[in-house]
Amino acid sequence: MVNKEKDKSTEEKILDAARKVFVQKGLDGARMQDIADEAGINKALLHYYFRTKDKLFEMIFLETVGKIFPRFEMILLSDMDFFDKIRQIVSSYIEVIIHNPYLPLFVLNEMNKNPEFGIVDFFKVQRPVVIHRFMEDIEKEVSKGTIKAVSPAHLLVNMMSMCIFPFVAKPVINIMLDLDELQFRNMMEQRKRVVAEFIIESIKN
Amino acid sequence: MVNKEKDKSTEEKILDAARKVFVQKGLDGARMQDIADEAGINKALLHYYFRTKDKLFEMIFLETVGKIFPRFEMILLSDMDFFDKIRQIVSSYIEVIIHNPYLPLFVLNEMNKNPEFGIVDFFKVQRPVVIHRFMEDIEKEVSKGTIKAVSPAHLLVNMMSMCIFPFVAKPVINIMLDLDELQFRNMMEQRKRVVAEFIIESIKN
DNA sequence: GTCTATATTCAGATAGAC
DNA sequence: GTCTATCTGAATATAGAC
Repeated sequence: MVNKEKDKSTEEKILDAARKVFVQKGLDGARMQDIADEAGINKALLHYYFRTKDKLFEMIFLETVGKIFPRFEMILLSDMDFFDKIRQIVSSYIEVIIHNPYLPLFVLNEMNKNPEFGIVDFFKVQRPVVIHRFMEDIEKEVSKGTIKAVSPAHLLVNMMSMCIFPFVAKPVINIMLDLDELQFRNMMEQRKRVVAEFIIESIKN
Repeated sequence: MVNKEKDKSTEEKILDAARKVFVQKGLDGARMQDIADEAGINKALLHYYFRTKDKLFEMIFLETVGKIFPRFEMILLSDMDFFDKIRQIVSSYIEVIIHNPYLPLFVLNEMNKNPEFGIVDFFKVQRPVVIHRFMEDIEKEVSKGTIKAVSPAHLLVNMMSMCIFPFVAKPVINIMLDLDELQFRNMMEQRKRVVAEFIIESIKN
């Protein structure tokens, strides 16, 4: 019906606004008024659609976490050549974050400060599959002699670190290296290649 | 005089408490009441010593930033063998963070959310010296043929990423790899060696 | 310098008209 | 469903006694 579409439209406006504000300011920093302004409505309507601030936040938070990780896992689970897999995952992961630069800090922050928001469950479902597959890959390559006997856990952490951290530390990096916005962006584009080759150089036999 | 020491004692109690609370909860999340409780005094006294919450926060924040970076720079500026320098800096940097695990997220957070708090000036003084020296080192090694022609900027970012990020992402890592507190701690101890060798393997000729 | 009590401000949440 | 107006609670900040 007509009402249905209007409903969805308003709800969507709220979700869009909440996403933007929460991701920038976090749970504590965000104001319901900010979200209402951003959505072009008033506070009362926010509470009409989502009873409390926490409820609204949890919706955005889970959606956000769900957006980041599946792509990571999809590539890890594919069956392409191991080095290409590394190139793919690094490149596409950095690409995602380039277009959502505030997401990582947002997720890390809220996972540290609000461990209760049910993310734990979210991870525990898919985790074992991915990690297991990644370890299998590495063992296969080791026995083929294409790579050294590296620790899968450390390799995974190194990869994640080099992809994600620069965005989290953007202000520090820009000051230390004296970069402006465009130069930072260019550096991140370079990293799609640089990081992958850095890893491959380190582990290849 | 006796008064002087009493003053200093109370002020120090406040600073200790503020450090603890701010580092755990950030500027927004921290409550003056929390700090007062932690210090064993009442709110009014906080405002007597430091007029506002922001003033108190800025004090802690600058102190914190100042605590993290000098060690980084001291080693970079020393004149030991390049590979040993990498081993030293990785190891001692991870060591610092092991004993102050909340500092990185705190600093990164507040630099992203409150760029005004005068850190910019803090960095701009020392930055050029360190970066310049680090680039010199790399060029020297490249011309000696001991390492490949790598980008100093990317190398520096990679090093920082692999040292710092795991602590920021601790909840994620613990879930993904199914670690408990002790296992995480052990993994970080391992990383003092692992990360340095990972880097050296990648860049050595 | 340190406290208790209070003022002020602000954000989340609700009531009720339309 | 959407708005205006209002309540309630919490947190920063101040006044004033000791």
